[in-house]
Amino acid sequence: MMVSTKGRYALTVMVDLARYGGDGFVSLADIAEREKLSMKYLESIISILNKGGMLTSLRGKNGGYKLARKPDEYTIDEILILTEGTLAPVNCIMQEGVQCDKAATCSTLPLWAGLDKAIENYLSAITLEDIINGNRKKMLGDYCESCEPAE
Amino acid sequence: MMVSTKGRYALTVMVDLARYGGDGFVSLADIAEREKLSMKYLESIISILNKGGMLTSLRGKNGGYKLARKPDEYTIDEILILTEGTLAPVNCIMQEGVQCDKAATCSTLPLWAGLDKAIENYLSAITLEDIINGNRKKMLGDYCESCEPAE
DNA sequence: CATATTCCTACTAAAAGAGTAGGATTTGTC
DNA sequence: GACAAATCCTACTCTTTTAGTAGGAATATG
Repeated sequence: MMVSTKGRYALTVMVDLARYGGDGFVSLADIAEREKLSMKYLESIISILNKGGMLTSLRGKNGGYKLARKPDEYTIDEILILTEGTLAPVNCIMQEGVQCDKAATCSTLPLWAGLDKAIENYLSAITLEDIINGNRKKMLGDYCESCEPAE
Repeated sequence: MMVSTKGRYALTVMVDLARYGGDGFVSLADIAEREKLSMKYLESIISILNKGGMLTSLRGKNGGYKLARKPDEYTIDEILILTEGTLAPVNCIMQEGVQCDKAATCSTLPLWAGLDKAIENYLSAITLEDIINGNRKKMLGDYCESCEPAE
């Protein structure tokens, strides 16, 4: 599994904020209630988002969180990388510089690199805005049964 | 991480057999030696490949394994699905029929479905033959620095 | 019949995943 | 200034997955 609940819930939180947030601060209790997720668990997840600069927060009464930018300025890619640490499909390509000692002769490495790029390519093309708009064409492409054929 | 050592080593074994196998049977000891992997661990992995119909095996002296088909008749997709169980990037779309109870209203589901398709799309287009031929253009596409520009 | 091989079951240690628990701190309101 | 509502922070726990290891049974070949 490439994306755990951490990344998935993080995205859910971001979508919730994009949809219900507006200008004001939204409390975590409200988000947890709406999304039917454990508030305690979300707490640790939203903290990553907050520290990573994705949100602004306000403590105390009437406090909460809101998006730091506009929904179309967040790619799914960056949200997931922040929360999951990496989206690499295999250990071989986890960090830029670090390489397996067989890398130079490994015949399967180009495959993993290509897969990594395919994933990154897909996820960096989609924004939060696309999700709240339900842009199925962009998300599902040729596989979208309710979308127009591509001609 | 989507692909564990199990899937990665399985692919390595398949590539090794494609490259060094030919018509005869290759012993696991030879493969482990060549690929510098634990023979005991490979044993459990190759057993999955064998039971899944990817290989034919022969017990006893001079026994071993060989590919059941020609290298260009294996997609990477099927090798990994067999060994990993699934390649789904999230739990939400693990099995065809089984769905999360929020599926009907989940706004992020199309994203996960699209990502799943992007992965499947990539991995089902590449064969074992492509790997042994080092077909970088197919594996790395636009990201391949040593490939010709696409024009 | 010895040897090289696959085949099979069981076990283990470490890491990751999915939360829970409890309280400290901050801020707005009465 | 007390209270309540919120974020913030540390630590703990249980379960599952990952990455193997160990030991031996079954089976071909020379």
